[in-house]
Amino acid sequence: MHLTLRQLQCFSAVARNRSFTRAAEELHLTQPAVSMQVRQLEQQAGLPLTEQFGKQLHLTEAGEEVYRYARSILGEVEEMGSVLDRLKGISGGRLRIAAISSANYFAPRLLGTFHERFPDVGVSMNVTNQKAVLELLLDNEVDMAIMGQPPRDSHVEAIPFMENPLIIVAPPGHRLAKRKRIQLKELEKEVFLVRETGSGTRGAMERFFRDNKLKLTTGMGMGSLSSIKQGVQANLGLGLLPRDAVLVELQLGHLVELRVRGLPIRRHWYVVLHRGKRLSLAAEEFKSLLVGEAVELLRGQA
Amino acid sequence: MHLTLRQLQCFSAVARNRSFTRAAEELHLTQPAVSMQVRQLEQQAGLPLTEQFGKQLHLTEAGEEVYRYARSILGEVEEMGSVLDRLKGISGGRLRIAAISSANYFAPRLLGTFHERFPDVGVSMNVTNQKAVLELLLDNEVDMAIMGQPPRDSHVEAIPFMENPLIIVAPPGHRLAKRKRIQLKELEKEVFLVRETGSGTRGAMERFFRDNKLKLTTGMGMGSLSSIKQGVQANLGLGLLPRDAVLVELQLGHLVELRVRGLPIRRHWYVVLHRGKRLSLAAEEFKSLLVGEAVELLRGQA
DNA sequence: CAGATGCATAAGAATAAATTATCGCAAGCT
DNA sequence: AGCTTGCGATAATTTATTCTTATGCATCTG
Repeated sequence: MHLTLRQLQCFSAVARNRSFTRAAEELHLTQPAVSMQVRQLEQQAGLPLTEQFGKQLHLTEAGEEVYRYARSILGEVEEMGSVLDRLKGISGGRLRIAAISSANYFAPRLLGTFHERFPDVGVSMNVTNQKAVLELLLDNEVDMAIMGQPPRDSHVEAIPFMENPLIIVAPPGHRLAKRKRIQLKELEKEVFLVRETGSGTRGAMERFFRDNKLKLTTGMGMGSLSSIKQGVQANLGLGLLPRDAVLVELQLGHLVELRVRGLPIRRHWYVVLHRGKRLSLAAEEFKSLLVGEAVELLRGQA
Repeated sequence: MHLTLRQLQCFSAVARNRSFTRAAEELHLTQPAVSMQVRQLEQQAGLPLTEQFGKQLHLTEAGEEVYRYARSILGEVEEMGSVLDRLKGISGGRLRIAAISSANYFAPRLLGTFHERFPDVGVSMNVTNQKAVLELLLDNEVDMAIMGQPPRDSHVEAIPFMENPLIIVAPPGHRLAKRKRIQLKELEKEVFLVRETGSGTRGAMERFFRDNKLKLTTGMGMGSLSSIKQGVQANLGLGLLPRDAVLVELQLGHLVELRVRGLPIRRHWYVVLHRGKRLSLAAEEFKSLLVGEAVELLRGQA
């Protein structure tokens, strides 16, 4: 196939103007150029497309068909152009985020403000565990990820944008609840409720105990942060949790934060990018919302 | 805009194969050629369309859009190709005929056989008067015309294909009805019913009387052939009509043909073409049906 | 770390597309 | 008629585009 858009364009102009010369003017070309294009199109088609009686130019039956298709095709080309133009702005873009589950405690609010600012951007957020989030990112099914613990993968670039302090919580009646300056050693006597292996908070917890040469006693593994909260309130043990995740419970007095020396564990939330990926304008905008304003925005709302 | 179909083609292959190299194989091109086309398309679009992480090639959001349009556009191109292919055969073509009204007595039967042979060809027949038929032909709104009297117009080519004898008919009880060898002179005493001026049969009639130096007495002008037949049967006068138009009435004995010396007037039916028009296959086929078989076909049926 | 794979880049050859200049034909004019 | 004009076809040349070959650079694989 050696059909070209220019052939269709020229023929379309000729058909519309019923004249090669005027078509050429319209296209800012010379008349022979148009003639050549149309002739090539006729060769392509294998049929004459125009016929002339004296000065009057008519389309043959085949010409009418080709004209119909030419208009339709050129119309689609134009439509594509305007779709691309919209994509060049943020408007109408798409933002696909993956977040680790504990981000659920603040990410929706940030997406909310983003949506207020750019209502035309279609936002989707996929909340799962660490491993799945990373896969989504590497498979390019997501523009960026929000994680509490950046992987060491060299394909990936992590930018911290907010603190993510881990604290130890206890039920209000716990023997350490009212104590100040609890020593780390005292924690060895306690049982901790933990997430399943592979969770970010669990990893941070183990590292913390290891680094401080403490022995960690873990209770049952819990499926989610909220089940740990429930467990702590039910006196099954202590929990090491992101402070953001238990803000409400602390304010209501359902849980208390233990004032252990060396705590809270300083961690951060990271926005994680697939290195080399060119962000859409929408994604770029959301990234700077995270990096530049997340702290402020959440303080204002919480 | 300088978008080309080849760009879309290459990009489409790349998107489908998720690989430049394999796309190049599919298109029987070298890999750099494909890369160049895609890069040009990207420049056109003003946005990156693909992105790679290591070996994995993905489409950007804009790329997905362009891919969608590319498939649609290329699909239309293919569809156009097959429509043209059909037009190259007779099948699916179009046949537009204009005929002078008296052709109504045989033309429908010929179109009928044509339709039997080429059921896929859309046939339209426009029956009007001489002048309108010629206009339709010259305005190229019709592939060919059937007329009883070819115009002298040099833009037009007329081919006789069938005899069109004009006869004089009378009611069965007419004083000349049983006579043999009626002399022309005797017709001067008769009144003739005629069509409006401009009609082919009327023109032929006047010429015939003039050529034979006869005085013609005309009765009222009638709107159509059938009204003349009615008038003759009602004893309002004689009629000079194509024999084909009164075959039925002659057989039923409602009218009789006068056996005047020098009659019938020998005329022909002509298929008239716009000189220089390239006939479609369908039109060509119908023309040879007329020129080659019309007489035979009509004898068989009548 | 070597080999293989896959895309990018650069320079040259082959094609295609414009332009200018000119011809030919049919209409319209006087 | 014969002249002029408008419109498209054609030819030769210049200019752009589109390929190819050859090579480089990065990433994945064994």
